[in-house]
Amino acid sequence: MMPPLEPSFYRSDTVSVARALLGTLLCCESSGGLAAGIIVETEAYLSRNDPACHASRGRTGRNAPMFGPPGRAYIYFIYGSHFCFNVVTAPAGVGEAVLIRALEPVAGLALMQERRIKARRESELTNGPGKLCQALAIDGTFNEHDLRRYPLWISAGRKIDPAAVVSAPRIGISTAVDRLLRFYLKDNQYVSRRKLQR
DNA sequence: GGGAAGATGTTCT
DNA sequence: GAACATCTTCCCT
Repeated sequence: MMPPLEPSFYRSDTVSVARALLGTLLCCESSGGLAAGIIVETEAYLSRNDPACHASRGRTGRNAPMFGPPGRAYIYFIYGSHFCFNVVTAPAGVGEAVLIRALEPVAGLALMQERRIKARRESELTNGPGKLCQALAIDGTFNEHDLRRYPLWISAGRKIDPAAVVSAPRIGISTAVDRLLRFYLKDNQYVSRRKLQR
């Protein structure tokens, strides 16, 4: 078993971290057992010149974890139904994070299917930010959780060829729509919104 | 297979 | 009261 990633991994610039997270392994263990997947899609949210970022207008009750130490979780509830899981990046106080948008399932697939009752195919278990939270049972109780620590952690996974990383506009936002801050593994079938790809 | 729209509740103005 | 880093269903082709 690989050791968890250290805070130094998350502390550097957020775009680099968003790329470097591709291929790493996100794990969550609960009473039901272990569920884990390789991260195949991320988005960077920046503190400067990025109005789509929750931290762009300063610190609020919700976004406070973004200003905390790197390597912790920032989790929020959206559209009345879903959680989104982010990793806090950059030095404490900056206010940046990386949204985890999709995983390739590698462990606990039966458990994921139980939780994702509406998934009709394996590729629908974790191909979206709300879906992967449901599949891994990630919710608001993990907000600010240290991602070095059981039961929710990230470790090194698969080696990724930088040429296989695609950058593209982010999904579901209404401002800064032209910035190429979404990153995903080319041709990976677990990436969300594949119909928007070439 | 794809576009449109509703569900749902928390946060911020 | 509006907006929202989404998911699902419904209906069309």
